[in-house]
Amino acid sequence: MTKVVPDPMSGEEFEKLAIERVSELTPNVHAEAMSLVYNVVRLANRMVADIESQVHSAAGWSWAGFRIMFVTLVFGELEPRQISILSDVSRASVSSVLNTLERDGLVVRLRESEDRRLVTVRLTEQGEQSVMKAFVAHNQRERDWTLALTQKECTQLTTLIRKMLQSGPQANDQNGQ
Amino acid sequence: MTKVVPDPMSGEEFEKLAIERVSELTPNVHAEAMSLVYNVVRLANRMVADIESQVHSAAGWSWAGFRIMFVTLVFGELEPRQISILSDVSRASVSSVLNTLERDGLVVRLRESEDRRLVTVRLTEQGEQSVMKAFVAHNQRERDWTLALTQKECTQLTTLIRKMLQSGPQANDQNGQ
DNA sequence: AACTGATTGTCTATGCTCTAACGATCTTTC
DNA sequence: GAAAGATCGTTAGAGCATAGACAATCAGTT
Repeated sequence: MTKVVPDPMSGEEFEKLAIERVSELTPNVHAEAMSLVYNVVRLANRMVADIESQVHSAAGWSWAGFRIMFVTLVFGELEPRQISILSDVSRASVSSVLNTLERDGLVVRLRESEDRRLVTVRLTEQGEQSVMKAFVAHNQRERDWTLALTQKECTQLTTLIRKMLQSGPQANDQNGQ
Repeated sequence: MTKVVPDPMSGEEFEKLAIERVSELTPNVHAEAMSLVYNVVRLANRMVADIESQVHSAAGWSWAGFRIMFVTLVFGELEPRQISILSDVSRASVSSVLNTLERDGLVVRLRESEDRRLVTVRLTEQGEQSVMKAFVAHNQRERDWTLALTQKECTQLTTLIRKMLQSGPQANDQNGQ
């Protein structure tokens, strides 16, 4: 009665079935586009989940926390709005994550700029030590992921993804890329 | 005093700066791995945010809601645990999203299986109409994204990503892929 | 100086995500 | 049969994400 899902169903099997089924319901399905987006999102989710569980949550923080700590490490110190732009996240989210990081003593918020609206985010001593240590493990895990590919494939993949990022969605684009 | 971020700083500029800076602090940085993971995650975030804002939130729901509706459309009806496996999300998250979808009259939860632990999720009439309509717009937007690439590049990219998904992280892998 | 408009960081409300724990139910073992 | 173990869906609690509204501040015009 109930259609049973083959127990270990791979992503590719699901893709195939989905394209088949959807093609019955609606014409002109862009199968290649569907596969591409599906796989990009799936890979990103897997990578984030993997690195978060293997590296960051073990160290007591999150992917989001690390991302903010990392850009702050790179630039020395930053204002929240810059963090927001650099890590592609809303100002509200930055504010929220900073609450956690500040509570845990990893960053401090200062009001020392001429422009009194601005907040300066700076790593504490502990924060700097932690993020440097975490980066090593993080980067090691990133490398583990790339071992699936040859050096050449790795470069190719990065190049293609950069190309998509630069162009964005190409048609009917009403709010810029 | 404060290091100022060049206002429209591209992802690539940030990558370059980050690699430079991090290489001063720690040896043996895997720059290619860093770039790859960074760009994959960035692209996925952009795609999800774009499609969510252009298609799904306009229709009154979320990416997560659509994903569940879609797999249910493909299979006719499903149990939450199968949805969980197919969409790579925890059972708890599925349960949470189903609450929203059920509240909005898009799906129903039934207890009609022999195994009385199981719940059967089925689309309502309205749900089926909605998800089919949303799929067309969703898939159109997916195609807009692929226009940045040639047909050949698109296939290449999908193939490389599938390869990474199948292999997973290759070393020090303690909990399976 | 006063008005207008834009920007910054934060707060609220809502939703998705996870882990960990729970009762209910099935399965296996004794 | 009864006890032990596994599985299913849900809940609780925490964190991150968004949009939208807000006070404070700055910049420009008049």
